[in-house]
Amino acid sequence: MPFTLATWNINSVRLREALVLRLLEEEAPDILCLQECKSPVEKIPVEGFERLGYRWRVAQGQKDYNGVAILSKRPMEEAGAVDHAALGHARHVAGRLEDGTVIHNFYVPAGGDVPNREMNVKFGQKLDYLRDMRDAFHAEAPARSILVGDLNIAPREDDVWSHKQLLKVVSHTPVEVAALAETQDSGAWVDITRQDIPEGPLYSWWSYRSPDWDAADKGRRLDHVWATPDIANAAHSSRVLRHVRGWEKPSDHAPVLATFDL
DNA sequence: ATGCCCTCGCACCGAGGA
Repeated sequence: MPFTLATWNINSVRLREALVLRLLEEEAPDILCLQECKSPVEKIPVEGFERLGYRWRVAQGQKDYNGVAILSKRPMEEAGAVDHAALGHARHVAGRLEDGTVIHNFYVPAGGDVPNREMNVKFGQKLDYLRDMRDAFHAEAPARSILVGDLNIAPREDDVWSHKQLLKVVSHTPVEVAALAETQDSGAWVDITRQDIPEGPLYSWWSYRSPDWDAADKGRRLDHVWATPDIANAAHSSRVLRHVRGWEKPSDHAPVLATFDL
């Protein structure tokens, strides 16, 4: 049975519960992966989600930062949660559907301001996190798997508003792009969004600091949908819901969707 | 770095986001 999956960095699931409900009502994805829930698991407001049919849920959380959750209309069991780079952060959770499809939901560290690990501990943590992701997929090749989330890297030149101006800006530096490529290669992950939308600028995040984000359009594609080669050809209809960035009191990220005929 | 916003908590600033 085909299913549609969405990934969205929500920037506080408690503050934006109403926006999550609106997305679930308007788009009705079968599965919604959230990042930056900024909530302990027990404080995630789940009643409304369950009322809309999202009866299954896996999540990892902590008090103030990070936090990831997967809401599903289909039966789903937890398939692990790893703390890459031993940061003690809730940045990953995985779920398994009844047909065996595994869904990884990741929130990769942002990496701070200075793209140099000698000068900026957070940048080193970001690279270490990607290294551990790479090693995990190298140790056990993923199959029938989907990986989504806020990977905090815009890899392609047309994934940012200005390649030249962002070369030294964390999220688009060559060292990060290379690290992400190694992680992607280690699992033979296919970039589903770019498989479906191969040409042209495509962004999923616009800074809160830009007064007119829509007109300025200084965005970056930080949010990704990947799949293993055995199911990549089942994916289609990828979309970035740019208009959601314009909702009242929005997240700074837009949802990214894909449909899988599995 | 284009501009200076948004969220959280032992809160009314500081840290983290990207």
